[in-house]
Amino acid sequence: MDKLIQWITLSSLLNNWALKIYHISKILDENAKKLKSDKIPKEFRPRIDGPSVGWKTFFRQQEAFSYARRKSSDLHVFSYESESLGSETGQRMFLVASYPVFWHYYRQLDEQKKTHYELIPEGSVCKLYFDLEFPIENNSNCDGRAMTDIFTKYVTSWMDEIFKVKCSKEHVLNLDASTEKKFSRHLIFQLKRTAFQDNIHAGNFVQFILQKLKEEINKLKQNLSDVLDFDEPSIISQSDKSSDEQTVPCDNQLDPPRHSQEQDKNDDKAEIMDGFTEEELLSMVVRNKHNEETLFCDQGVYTKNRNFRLFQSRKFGKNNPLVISEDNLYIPPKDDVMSYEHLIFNDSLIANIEYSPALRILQFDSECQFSNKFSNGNVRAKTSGKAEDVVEGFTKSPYPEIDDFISSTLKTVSKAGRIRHWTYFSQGELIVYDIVGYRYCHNIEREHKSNNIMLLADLKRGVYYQKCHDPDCKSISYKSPDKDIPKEALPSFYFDDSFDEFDEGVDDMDILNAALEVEKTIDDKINENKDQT
DNA sequence: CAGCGCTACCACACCCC
DNA sequence: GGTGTGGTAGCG
Repeated sequence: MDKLIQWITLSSLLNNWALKIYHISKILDENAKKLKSDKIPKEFRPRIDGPSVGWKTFFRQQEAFSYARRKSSDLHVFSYESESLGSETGQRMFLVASYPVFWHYYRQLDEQKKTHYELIPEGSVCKLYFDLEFPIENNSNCDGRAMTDIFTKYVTSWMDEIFKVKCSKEHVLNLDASTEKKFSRHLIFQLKRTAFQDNIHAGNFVQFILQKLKEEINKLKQNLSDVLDFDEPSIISQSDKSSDEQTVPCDNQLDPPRHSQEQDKNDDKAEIMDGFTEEELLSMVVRNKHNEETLFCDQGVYTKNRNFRLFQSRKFGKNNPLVISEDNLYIPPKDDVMSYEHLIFNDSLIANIEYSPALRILQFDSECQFSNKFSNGNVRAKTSGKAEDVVEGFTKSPYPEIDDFISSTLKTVSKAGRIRHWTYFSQGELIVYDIVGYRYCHNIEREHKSNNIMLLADLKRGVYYQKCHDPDCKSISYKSPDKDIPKEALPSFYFDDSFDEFDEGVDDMDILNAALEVEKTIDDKINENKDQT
């Protein structure tokens, strides 16, 4: 028996091998065509247990993602700016490859051709990262390097405070893309077995700690001198309007009303701020290119599917490649096969998280209408783990046939939606699908403009129906009429039916409550994005 | 044939004083 | 003038 298994394994490996050889010759052909007279890149030598060798380009991001999803889980989407005839700016293209294959070809490109970006996928776990920048012209007295150190210390203080994650400058890969005109750095935190749930959560954390910093700085400025012009727009001013009742009001001249929770938070803040001198805190304020005061940490890099420039890449037509900063202290663990540059490249990838059963997933929900349900105001620091009978994920659910059927209902002539996330309640045999790219709502009989819909598959009754995240539909708990799920997609089609009676005792309210819980969770996520408006 | 996901800003409608 | 909405230029 063992031998048989060995034989099967071996023969499938050989099959794989043959396929890969075929792919390589195709890739070489394509590359030869593409490069014309240019040098032919060295081929990527696959190993039997090696990564996917594919390398495929697309005009559209969605096509790249669906190719990557379809083919293999070790494929990732990158983007780059390629020269296009008579255009100042490069044509944006998307490219799918595994990390090793990407690096193998990327490293061989001419310096000027490295204009590549990592796509930080929506919903994927990721590292904590920062984009720090200011125009030198308007900030001649600023010492960017010292500011970066202070900022790093500020972030690590909050990481300890909120998540009890201890880290320091030695854990931060520090990349530099500065020019004479502009100070520009990327910080990428290298935390062992720790990642943020996705870059939206990371962004919420950043938004929170920067808000605290702005409040402190505004307070300092007032104490320092009331002589300074009051008309100066306060750097606090961009806080969101939707959470006025929850957060400190924008008006920094008034003490906010304090509940006990708020008091706690302010105490946390005080302890953190005590670790810094006034000069240090104020040093993180710069003037932007319009000469307005702002923090030197860019808050705009935490959006869905964000493009983040790669190690050694430059902006199209510019001469500012991202290199290791002179004062970087992060050293990757030694490796016998990979070069130092390869190790840095791997560590510089925001979404390159090594999977581990002990991976700690950090979450930070933005302040919104549901913030009260968290014990510590809005802060939730927890490790992954859900109730036993709830399973969720981003790729295939335990019922791929249902997934496929649901997906098939999301197509119109002009567009095709997809499942972004599913949550399965084993007890209720209910799957909640979170849909993107298709927003048709039965209640209003057209698509919603900005709110996504969800589809719920009730496996016990063999039907599915639609609900949505729109506040109006939600307020009436709108639920579309049931529609049948085809028998061949249902699990009972594969097993013997007639064990339905078993679960007769399950309370429908439980299922309903569970589903509502999921809707809430999803809404939190949606509100995180909305709140920033 | 060919980027994406925002936000700040504007114009406009409607309402209320 | 205050407030909500819908469209869009332009930024990262």
